Amino acid sequence: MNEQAETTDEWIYDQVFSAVLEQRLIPGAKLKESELCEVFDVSRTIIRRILLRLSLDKVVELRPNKGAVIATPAAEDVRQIFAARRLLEIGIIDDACKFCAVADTQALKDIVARENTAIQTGDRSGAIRLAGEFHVRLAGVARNKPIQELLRQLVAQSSLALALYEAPGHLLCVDDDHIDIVDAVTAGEAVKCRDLMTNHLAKAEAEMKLDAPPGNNDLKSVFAEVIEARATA
Amino acid sequence: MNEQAETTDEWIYDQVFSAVLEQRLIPGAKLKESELCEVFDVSRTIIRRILLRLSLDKVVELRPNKGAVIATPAAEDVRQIFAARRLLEIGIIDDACKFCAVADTQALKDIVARENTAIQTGDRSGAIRLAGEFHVRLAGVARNKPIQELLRQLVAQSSLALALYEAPGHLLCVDDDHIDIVDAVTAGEAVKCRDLMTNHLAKAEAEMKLDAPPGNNDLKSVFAEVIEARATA
DNA sequence: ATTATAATTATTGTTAACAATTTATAATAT
DNA sequence: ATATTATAAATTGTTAACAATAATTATAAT
Repeated sequence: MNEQAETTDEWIYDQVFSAVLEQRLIPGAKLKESELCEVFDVSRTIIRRILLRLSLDKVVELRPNKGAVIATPAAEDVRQIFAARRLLEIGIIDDACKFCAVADTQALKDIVARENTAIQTGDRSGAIRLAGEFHVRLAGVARNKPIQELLRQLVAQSSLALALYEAPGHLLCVDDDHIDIVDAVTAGEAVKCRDLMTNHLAKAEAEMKLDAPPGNNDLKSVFAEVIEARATA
Repeated sequence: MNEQAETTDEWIYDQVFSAVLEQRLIPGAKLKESELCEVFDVSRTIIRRILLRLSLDKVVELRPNKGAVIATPAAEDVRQIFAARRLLEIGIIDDACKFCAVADTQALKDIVARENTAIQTGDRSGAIRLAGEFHVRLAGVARNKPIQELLRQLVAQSSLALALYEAPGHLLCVDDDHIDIVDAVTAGEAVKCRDLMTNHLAKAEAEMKLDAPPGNNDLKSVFAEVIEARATA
């Protein structure tokens, strides 16, 4: 591929963005400017520029005078995120089937292969990131940059949503959804592919409980049950 | 409405963004930092932050060490912009019909009314801006922020596309497309509404000649025909 | 006269100091 | 002891000086 010399800005941005995708940075995590400066050995100007970009991606929240934190999407936000993903990811399938070249199929299969390796290795971070990468790369097959860019943001936001609302005790389970989708796209079977994607996204959203619980690392809600039990005893 | 005290940043951003929507700033226009500083009476930090935001909207191009200019979308970009708009604007219609409240209908009708006034007054800038506002506000009815935000960007980019590729001699013509769409959405007639929108967007894209001509304020292409005629004479 | 080169000016990019705000700590009073 | 206020430290926001790059003008050579 085009060994494009990445700028410092881009590299640092990618590092933080990847950390979000891999859930090494979870909602609510503080992003202190001075710390980021030390970690990446750059001035505050650079860091502030990157934090602004991440905030426009809705991956970081910029609280005036109070610093940046990893965003905590509300339940309603998550519903909209998934509704948007359905619209985009199902909507691009016709074009994806139309344009899918051998290089595309190869790239997608490579991602799925690495994803499965990660799952079998117990590399949760890698698995999450590669699953997201798959969806973004698939959108790339449809040759529409604005759509792909929005999906890139939505996938990152989905990682945050997962960290907040994923049903407890849910482990990484290998499934063939991604492989099946690659095959359908390669074969140009748009109808089948849309069905697969619809099911796949529904499954992902179903794994989350978007009802009452607002956050999970909030102490009040974490201990709410025990306190209540003790009070009524 | 919520008389939300707008920050300085937001205000300046809106001013530049509006100028693009109204084609008072056209593709290629230089945005010199020092000039913007004088105009808005703020420091360069503020201006640079706003230019970064506009560049992420793909409305401004940031050329390293060479300053910012209003973006010049290529023909292929414009195709993707319109493809994305079709996907989004048709895709949200079901939800728009589902959620459309009286306040929504009212807001939409108000925009259309002002748009027609602008057309009859010969206020081209206003007409273009309000047409765009209509599409963004309609997306708002579907209650999906990520989609609406992308559409906001795409509408601004469409203004640039129009400035570059609009068929010459094309004047503002009143048509009832927008009114019809409001009525269909209000009545909850999703199928009809999708047809109307499909036609409306097709019409808009058809008004542009996305073939050979790359730009229009490029001297070479401007004088290409006369030079050629003289050479063969 | 025209091109090439060098010096100058203007513009963008970065750094570091300063100001304003918030958070943490210490002192005081109830 | 607990709550409240005052003080100090830390953090964010802004400004202005400095450095690096690009554009312009002036000079010299063909």
